[in-house]
Amino acid sequence: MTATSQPDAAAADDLLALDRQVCFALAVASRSVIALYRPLLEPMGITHPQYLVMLALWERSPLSVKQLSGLLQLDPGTLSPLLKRLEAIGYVTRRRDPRDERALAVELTEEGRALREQALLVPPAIMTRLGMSTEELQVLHRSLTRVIAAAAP
Amino acid sequence: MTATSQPDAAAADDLLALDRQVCFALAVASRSVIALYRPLLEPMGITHPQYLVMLALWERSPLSVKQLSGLLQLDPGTLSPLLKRLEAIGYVTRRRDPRDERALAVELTEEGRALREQALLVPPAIMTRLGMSTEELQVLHRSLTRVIAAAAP
DNA sequence: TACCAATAGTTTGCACACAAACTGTTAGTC
DNA sequence: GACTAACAGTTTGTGTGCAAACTATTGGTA
Repeated sequence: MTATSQPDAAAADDLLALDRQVCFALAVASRSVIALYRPLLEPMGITHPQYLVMLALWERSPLSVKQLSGLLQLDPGTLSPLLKRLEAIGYVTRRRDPRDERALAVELTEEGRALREQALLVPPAIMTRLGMSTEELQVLHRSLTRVIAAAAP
Repeated sequence: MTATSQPDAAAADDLLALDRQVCFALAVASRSVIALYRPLLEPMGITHPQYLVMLALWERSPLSVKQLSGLLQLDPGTLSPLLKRLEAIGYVTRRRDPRDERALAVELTEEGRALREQALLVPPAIMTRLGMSTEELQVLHRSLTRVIAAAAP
């Protein structure tokens, strides 16, 4: 019964503890930061995932559900009702693409476009609230990018 | 109209783009890594948040909902039904604390305790799957810890 | 002792997140 | 041109995640 084939009790504890620290920290950090956005997005009437969709559309509109799904790494089944809510609020329109009736063209409305002005205030507010340097955030971003790449199917 | 009081259009684009990168990367990384756990936890019949509860209980049992809520940074409203599911599966028991009938004593069952053996295989499997060095993960963990502290109320 | 604010969990309502089944639409292929 | 596999979205069911309202218990305090 060697150490490699059968770790002792202390090593096993470490294993489960470290595991909990890394993946757990990822989950907590994600929820914590999203929580910071909540009060800032609430006056705009949108949630964080909806905000991400708007960010994508502010860069390019229209986009199909498939394109959004790829950009945001979100399931079409998640996006479908989310986009209907954005449509109900009046920030986007949902129309079938005339050239391919399977595809949906999600497009900004005038109000959706105008919302960008308010959204510009969000990132600085988050930065201030976090009080972290750009360097620190870049280190974090690089680590996250590696994890995302490593976890990719 | 100075650069500090009114950023130009290009700077505004950068702002929304960088913002998307950091918080967005956090959300994607979290979901991606949790997705890696899914096939490993599925044979055990539990989800990732349930796995986190079990990790906490393997370290100490019994725990109250309030203690679990503090340890895992999860809302009692989230934990309540989650714990009922763990009880339904047979991994924990839920009893009122005789010394304080408000508190709930969540305790491992024999099966819950036994499950730890299977769980020991999970962290190495995740490490292998990610293929990242311990050093890289420690860098990430330090960044995440800082973010969590910075985002704390 | 009777009252009352604080505390611990639960419940409800809404919004993701994801898997699996389903509905149309398109593009090959014969 | 009819058939079929691939594709794009939608729907359904389960499980978080969180805010707000609710229930039960406890511990002061008048």
